[in-house]
Amino acid sequence: MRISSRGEYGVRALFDLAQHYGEGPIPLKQIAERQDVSDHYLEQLMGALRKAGLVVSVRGAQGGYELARPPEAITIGDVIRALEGPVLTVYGAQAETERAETVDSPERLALVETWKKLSQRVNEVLDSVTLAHVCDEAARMKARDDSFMYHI
Amino acid sequence: MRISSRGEYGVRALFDLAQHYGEGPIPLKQIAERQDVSDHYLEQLMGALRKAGLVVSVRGAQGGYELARPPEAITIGDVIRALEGPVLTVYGAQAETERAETVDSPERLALVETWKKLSQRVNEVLDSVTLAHVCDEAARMKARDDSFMYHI
DNA sequence: TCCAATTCCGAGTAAATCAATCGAGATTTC
DNA sequence: GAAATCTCGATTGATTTACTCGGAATTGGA
Repeated sequence: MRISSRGEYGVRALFDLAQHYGEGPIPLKQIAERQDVSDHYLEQLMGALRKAGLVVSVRGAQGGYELARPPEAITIGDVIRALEGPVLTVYGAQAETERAETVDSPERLALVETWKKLSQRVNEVLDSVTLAHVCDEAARMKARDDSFMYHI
Repeated sequence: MRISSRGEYGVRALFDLAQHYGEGPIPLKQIAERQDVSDHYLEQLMGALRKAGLVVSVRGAQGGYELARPPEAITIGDVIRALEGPVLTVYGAQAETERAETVDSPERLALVETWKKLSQRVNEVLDSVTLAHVCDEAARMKARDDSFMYHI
């Protein structure tokens, strides 16, 4: 149950794009540098994010990436699901749904229902935070820093 | 963000023990058979669950495992954390907290805060379901089955 | 007292996944 | 046309996962 580097770097990258939303396409190299991620690796991730419809890309010189939707409309859950697959799937899940015979006893059904419910609620949690929220938080942090500076 | 076999099998095993709570120690072999898990593998998991204080074991003949607390007092989160480590840790988390220099910019702080908050809320979700709840669900499923049988 | 039923423990292993890296190509602006 | 970009697929080393195996220690009962 951990967030892998794909998820973490992806969120960092989209947060970066959120902070530059409206400024036109941002080249990947800039993002990679600011967020301290290998640009070759980030390339892979951006490919997945593009296919998931979270970013749009502009090729060629002066090209780059930008958010496909405003930061208010992209959630952490969107990013995680795009990069790490469905959230809180259980080990045998797809195997079991294929051969429907195994899901029959009330005990198994109860477990399946439990995982389904938990998965839904975890998704709700991850979808309750948008990129815009993270930007707000960063602004708040920055304001705190500044006021601290002022009082010295 | 998936639940590995450790988590899934562990929940199955403890659910099994919950259904036999109060009947004295249940041998691992029975659990493994009922829950369709390799007994050697389950042994490993039970070791971890014992060290986490979720089950107690009785060695020797007529021995086995039982829940250390009533099913109402053990959550899915307890099981997952015992078997898969802390929930929703992010990739670089421990590395970053060690060298405190990296966590400094308002942007990084905002991300750290975001992950912390999300992690806390995911834990709350996982802790909102107890083994007793799963047993209740199973009972409900069983009742539905029975009433279906009756109406044929 | 011995035996059968158990838990306990550590080592080993094949497969999958992860985290990158690399290189060659396609596209666009200047 | 040259430089700046994105695009795509292959490769690789490290780590994790999901087991398996063998044997030691413990206990209840015949």
